[in-house]
Amino acid sequence: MKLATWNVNSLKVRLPHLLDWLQSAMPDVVCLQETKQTDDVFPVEALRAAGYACAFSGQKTYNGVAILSRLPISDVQTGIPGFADEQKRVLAATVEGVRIVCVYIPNGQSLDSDKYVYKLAWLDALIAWLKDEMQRHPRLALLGDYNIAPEDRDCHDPAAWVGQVLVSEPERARFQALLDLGLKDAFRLFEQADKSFSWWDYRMMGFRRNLGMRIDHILLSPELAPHCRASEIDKAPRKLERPSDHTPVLATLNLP
DNA sequence: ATGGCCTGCAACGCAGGA
Repeated sequence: MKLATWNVNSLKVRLPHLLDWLQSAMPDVVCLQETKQTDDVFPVEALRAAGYACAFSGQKTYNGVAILSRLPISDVQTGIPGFADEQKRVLAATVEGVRIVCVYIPNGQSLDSDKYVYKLAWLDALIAWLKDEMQRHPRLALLGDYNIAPEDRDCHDPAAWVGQVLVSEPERARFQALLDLGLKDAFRLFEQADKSFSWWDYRMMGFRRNLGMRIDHILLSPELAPHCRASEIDKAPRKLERPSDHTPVLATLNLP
C-alpha cells in the first residue's frame, strides 16, 4: 500500500498537476491539504475517472482536507472529536483496515500570535485524540502538513529560523509527543540525502536554492512501521510551472 | 535590506500562508 500526502495549495489550481501525478506515482491513498474549496465543487468526477474514491472536508478560501483512495474508503470522520473548530483541518477514514488520518496542522504565524496559541492547543487536542484512536486502530497512519520541522536538519538555516514558527521548542515537543505515542517518522526509517525538504518559499528562488523545510510527514503506528519498505519526497511536481509550494511525501507499506 | 510570491475574494488591496 503506497501512501502519500500533499499540500496542494488550492485544488482548483493544482488539479491538472494532481491528475498527472496520480498517473505517474500511482499511490493507493493520498491525503491532501489546503484544498481551499467547498464540498459542493470538489472534483469527484475527475478523480473517479482517474480511479480514486474521495472523502473531503472543505471550506471557502482557507484550509480543506481530502483523502483519495484506489481502494474502498469507510468510516469517514471529520475534525477532532470534542474539539470545536470551524477550520477544516482533519479527516480520518479506514482503507483496507488501515486508519488514515489526514491533518493540516495550523501554521501559527508567529510566536506572539493568537494563531500560535491556537496551534499549540490544537496539537494537544490531536495528541490526546490519537492516543485513543491508536487503541481503536492499531494500524494507523498520520499524514499531512504538520507545519513543524522536527529537527534542525529539517531546516535549511536553523540559525536564521530561531524564534520562528515551524521550529520552536513547544512545537517540536508536541511532535515528540506524537513519537512518544509510538508513532514513527517513515522518512527517517531510511537513509536520506542531506537537506531533504518538502516545502520551499515561493520567494527568493527558494526551490532553486533549496532553501526549504521538511514539514510534511507520514507517521506510522508500531504495527505499521515494521512493514514500511520505502519513504521519499517526490520533488518532480515542484519543478512544474505554477507549482504548489509543497511537494508530495510518500511511504510504501508491504502489509501481510 | 524583514521585502521578495501565490491564492482567493472581490477588488484595484487585503488576509493568510510558512
